[in-house]
Amino acid sequence: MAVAEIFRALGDPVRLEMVQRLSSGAPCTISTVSNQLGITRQGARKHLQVLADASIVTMRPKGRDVFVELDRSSLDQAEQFIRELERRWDQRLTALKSLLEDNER
Amino acid sequence: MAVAEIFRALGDPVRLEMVQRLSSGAPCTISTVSNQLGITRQGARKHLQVLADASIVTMRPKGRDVFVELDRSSLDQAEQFIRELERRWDQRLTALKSLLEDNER
DNA sequence: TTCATAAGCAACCTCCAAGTTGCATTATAT
DNA sequence: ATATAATGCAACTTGGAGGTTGCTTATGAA
Repeated sequence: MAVAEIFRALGDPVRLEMVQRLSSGAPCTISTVSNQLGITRQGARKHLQVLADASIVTMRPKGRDVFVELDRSSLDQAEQFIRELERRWDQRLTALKSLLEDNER
Repeated sequence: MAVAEIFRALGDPVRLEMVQRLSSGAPCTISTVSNQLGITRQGARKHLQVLADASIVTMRPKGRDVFVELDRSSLDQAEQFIRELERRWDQRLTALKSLLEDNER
C-alpha cells in the first residue's frame, strides 16, 4: 500500500513542520531547512529523504546546493484516499439507517 | 501537532488495512479484527489502541466483547489539513506566476 | 455449574528510525 | 589559488514500535 508510506512520512512532527514551511515558503536548500528546525543537517537530510521517497517532496541539485520543493501529487493521493474512506463509511451508515426504517414498518 | 498523531496512526500498513475494513464492514470485536489480519489478538489490540488514541476509532465494551467502530472526525481533520497545505501551495505558485508576468512588461 | 470464549495485563524480544559525530568531496566567492 | 560553505557517505547510539507468549479475569452458553 503506497499510501501508507505517504501517511507514514507525514506522521512525524518534524517532517510535518517541514512540509508546512515548504507549503508557504519558497523552495530552499537542505541547510536552510535544517537551520530553521534546529536539527543537524544530516538529521534534516534523512527526514527529507523520507519525504522524497514518498514523493511528497522533490530535491533538485543545483550547483553546490540541493533545492527542496513540495510536490502536490502525493498530497492529492492521500486526500483522495481519505475521501474514499469517508465515502464508504457514510454509505454504510445510510444503508444501516434505511435498514432500520424498513424494519419499523 | 495533533494531526501528526493521526497521520502516524494511518502510516502503518496493518492499521491502514484495519481502517479500510472498518470503513466498509460492520463494527466488529477485537478478536474478529485480529483473525481477519492474521496477527495475535494482543498485537491487534495494540494497533487498535494507537488508532483509538488518534480518535480514528472508538472502542465500546459490551458485555464480554469490545466493539470497534470508525470515527469520522479525525479523518475529516486529516483531510482538512491536507487541503489547507494544498491551498497554500497553489497560492504560492500563482503568486509566483503573476510575479513573473509582471516582470515581462 | 461448568466450560469455553473475549479480553486485560505484563514481560520480553528484535529491529528500525531518529539523531548524532566525523571525515571526504565538490563548488563558490575572494 | 585558497578558504569557505553545502553536501554526501558511513558508523554509532538509543528509544520506542511491532509483535509475541504466558497467565489471569470475567462473561456467556450448555
